[in-house]
Amino acid sequence: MSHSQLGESYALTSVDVALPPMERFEEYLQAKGKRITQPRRILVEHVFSKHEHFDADALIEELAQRDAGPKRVSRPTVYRTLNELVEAGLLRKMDIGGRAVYEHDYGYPDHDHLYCTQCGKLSEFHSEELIRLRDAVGREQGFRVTGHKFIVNGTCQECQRKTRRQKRKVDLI
Amino acid sequence: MSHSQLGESYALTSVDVALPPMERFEEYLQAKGKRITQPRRILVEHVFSKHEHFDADALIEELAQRDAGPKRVSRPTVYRTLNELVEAGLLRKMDIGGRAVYEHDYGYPDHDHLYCTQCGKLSEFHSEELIRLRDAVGREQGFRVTGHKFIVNGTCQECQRKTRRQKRKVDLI
DNA sequence: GGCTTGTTGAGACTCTTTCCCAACAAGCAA
DNA sequence: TTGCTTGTTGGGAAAGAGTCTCAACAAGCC
Ligand SMILES: [Zn+2]
Ligand SMILES: [Zn+2]
Ligand SMILES: [Zn+2]
Ligand SMILES: [Zn+2]
Repeated sequence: MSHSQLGESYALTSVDVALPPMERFEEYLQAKGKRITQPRRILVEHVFSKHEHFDADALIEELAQRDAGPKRVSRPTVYRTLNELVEAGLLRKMDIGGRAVYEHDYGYPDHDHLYCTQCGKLSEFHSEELIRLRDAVGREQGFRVTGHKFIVNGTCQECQRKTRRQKRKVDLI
Repeated sequence: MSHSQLGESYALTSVDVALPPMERFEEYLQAKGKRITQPRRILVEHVFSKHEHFDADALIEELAQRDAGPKRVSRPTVYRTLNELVEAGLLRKMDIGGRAVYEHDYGYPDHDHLYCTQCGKLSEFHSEELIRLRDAVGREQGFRVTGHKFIVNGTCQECQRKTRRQKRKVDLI
């Protein structure tokens, strides 16, 4: 009997981690012979101050507003550090409509996304059944699975309401 | 009892279509008040002459080699026509590593992909179970599902062999 | 404090895709 | 067929995302 038959829950369950993100990153930097610099600290603190999906541009923008002066982090450094954070396993990177979007990986539960094509909102869910299915396909094809990207496209509840309202208005005319 | 429990087959089953791709495209063009032009014909014939995953650049290259002279199709026209073919439902577009990849949609069975991160090869599979799962998640979250993108990352059989061979060599040293 | 070496920021550059526009050619009607 | 109207094409410029170059800078270490 599969989990989904029983009504698998798609809610996310939180994950406990031992170290704060910056300390975890410092471990990674040390292991790689890299340095713990001011820009890297600023960026990590900012990124992990809230759970969100964001892109490089938004981050550059936010950091610019936060510290306009000499403490600002440059565009190349933002891109470089984002890559390092992905490499270090602190961030997860995904492509949505040809644009790179990042989110927490370290300390945040595994999940996939529902993408509203009307408003661009991303919502999350987790499914063990999906993992099982993925691994079964890999096994059958002799493919060694290391991960996946799964994005469900459609219309979120809010946008559905909006659309219905629109439609009602039109019907009245 | 779920399909996957019984050992769902992930093979693709072919699809019969009434019209050749170009005629199907002509219907679309007509419906949109667009014209059936030489470049559009050349491009569609070429694209549907073989089943393959391809990107805009490869297509531009191939078309350039095929007709070097005045019959060549320009870069903007390739991009424009690819968009029209997606719009018309003849091609499907996906993003892999931040780059747009196209493949047949019209007359080709629905499927998802295994992506080998070593060699870049794409292999295909189909799973009804995945569709059911996707729709179940949507239902639970009040999300109207219109489609999805599912890419399984990993290492293909061939690259696994190569890696093992490498490893053996190293072990001998 | 001084030295070594990784890092940063400014700006140039790459790559993919789109835009602009004058020349061109489908489609249609005479 | 010819001529007209209007959508289409191709060259080149431009936009958007991300990377590279390199001189000035600052961690880390003595
Ligand atoms: Zn929405
Ligand atoms: Zn997420
Ligand atoms: Zn491979
Ligand atoms: Zn495919």
